[in-house]
Amino acid sequence: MISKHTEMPQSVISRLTRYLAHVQTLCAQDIKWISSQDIADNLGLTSSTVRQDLSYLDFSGVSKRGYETGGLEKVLSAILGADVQWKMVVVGAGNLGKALALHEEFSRRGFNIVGIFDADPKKIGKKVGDLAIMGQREIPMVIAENKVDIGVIAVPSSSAQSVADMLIMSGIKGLLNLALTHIVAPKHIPVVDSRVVASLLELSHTLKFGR
Amino acid sequence: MISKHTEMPQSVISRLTRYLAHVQTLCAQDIKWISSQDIADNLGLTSSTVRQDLSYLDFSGVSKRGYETGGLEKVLSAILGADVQWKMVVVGAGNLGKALALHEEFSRRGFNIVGIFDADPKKIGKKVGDLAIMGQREIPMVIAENKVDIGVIAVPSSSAQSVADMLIMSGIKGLLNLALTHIVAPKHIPVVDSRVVASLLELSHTLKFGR
DNA sequence: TAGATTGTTAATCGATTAACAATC
DNA sequence: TAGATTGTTAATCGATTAACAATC
Repeated sequence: MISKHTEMPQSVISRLTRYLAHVQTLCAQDIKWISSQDIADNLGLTSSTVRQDLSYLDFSGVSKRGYETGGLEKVLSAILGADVQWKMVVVGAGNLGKALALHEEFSRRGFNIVGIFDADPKKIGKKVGDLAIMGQREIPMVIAENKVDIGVIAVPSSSAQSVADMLIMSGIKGLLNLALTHIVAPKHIPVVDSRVVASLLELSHTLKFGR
Repeated sequence: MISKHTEMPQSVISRLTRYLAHVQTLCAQDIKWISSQDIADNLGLTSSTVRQDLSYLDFSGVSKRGYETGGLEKVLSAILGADVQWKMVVVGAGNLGKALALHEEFSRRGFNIVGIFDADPKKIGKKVGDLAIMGQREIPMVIAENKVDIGVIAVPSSSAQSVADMLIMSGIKGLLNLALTHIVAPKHIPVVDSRVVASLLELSHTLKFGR
């Protein structure tokens, strides 16, 4: 019961992010109660799955009424760490890296970018929003001084692993990999892959062969 | 045997995209043969899973040698539709939309952006690379005239569904959703979610509670 | 109260892994 | 040949779904 969180299957965690997005929409619309069936319908799941998932939370629904949206939002935020402010650096100041650094959504959700780096000397000193692009030499210093949590890898595949290694050696706690290549990291450093291109390939398969 | 493709579980399709990325790297390095064990080690899987997955393909390995990388690349590309040129439009010319339109990776992989749209009249006519930003009114015309396959939704959550509806009515075949909100579409229109923010939340959970 | 909805157990379903004969 | 690696079957494992008593 205490901290079942660690035992949650990845599939459940993944769905919790969707419940959070949905329940935040409901809260914004001043809808106070939601049933597992409503959530299921909205996200294309079964009510059974929703109830099973929500049973991992320290939060109970109410017979005949469902789940109170405000409370549900709070516990989902807590379990997903959405109530924490994280510090991120972005390595690679190409179009993708710059977009990320400028994308309001991240800081709005507590993912605060405190540095952006590029290997190209010509880019160093140029501004991306409020941040000046720094050389990759400075990565260890910036990470240590700011206690940065998350490193975002927005460099070409060919240098993704070496950038990851540098971030890991500098004491990063987790990585978001936007490159298409697989990154090897020690077990205690979680790596999540963005997989936009992979998603497009999955879409492409469906379009080509149907479903 | 003929077209087992349609029956592949989603989990298999998802891994095939990773095999493709890996085998392309190997081909670029002039490595001619790869065993299921090598692939498994590189991607953090078991050799059993890899062989099982590859058995869906019309392609055989060779005892004692493994899989020929060139041939494997070809069949993986074919099954993922990576050998097809697709036409895409991007709706939303914010930082994310612009980055996508400019990101070389997409066109290099056959996902060609033929139009970018925004609701803000002040942005209309401005250039993003070679493309001039168009008003959302023009979406149906551009999709019909260019036979556009894929629509990319890069607008705020609040307008994501209405943009999706417009794209669907205009005859789009599939959607890539970069907004965090769930999109409802008819069964024959596949929607894939990019889930970058969701990935960060999953990372955030792991950082907060460990694993 | 009657009816709706939860929480949870048990059953089902599907995906992963182990094992091993076939093969080069 | 001996040894390595595939392809495939069967066993295991885990996740989803169904069912239903408890409850408000």
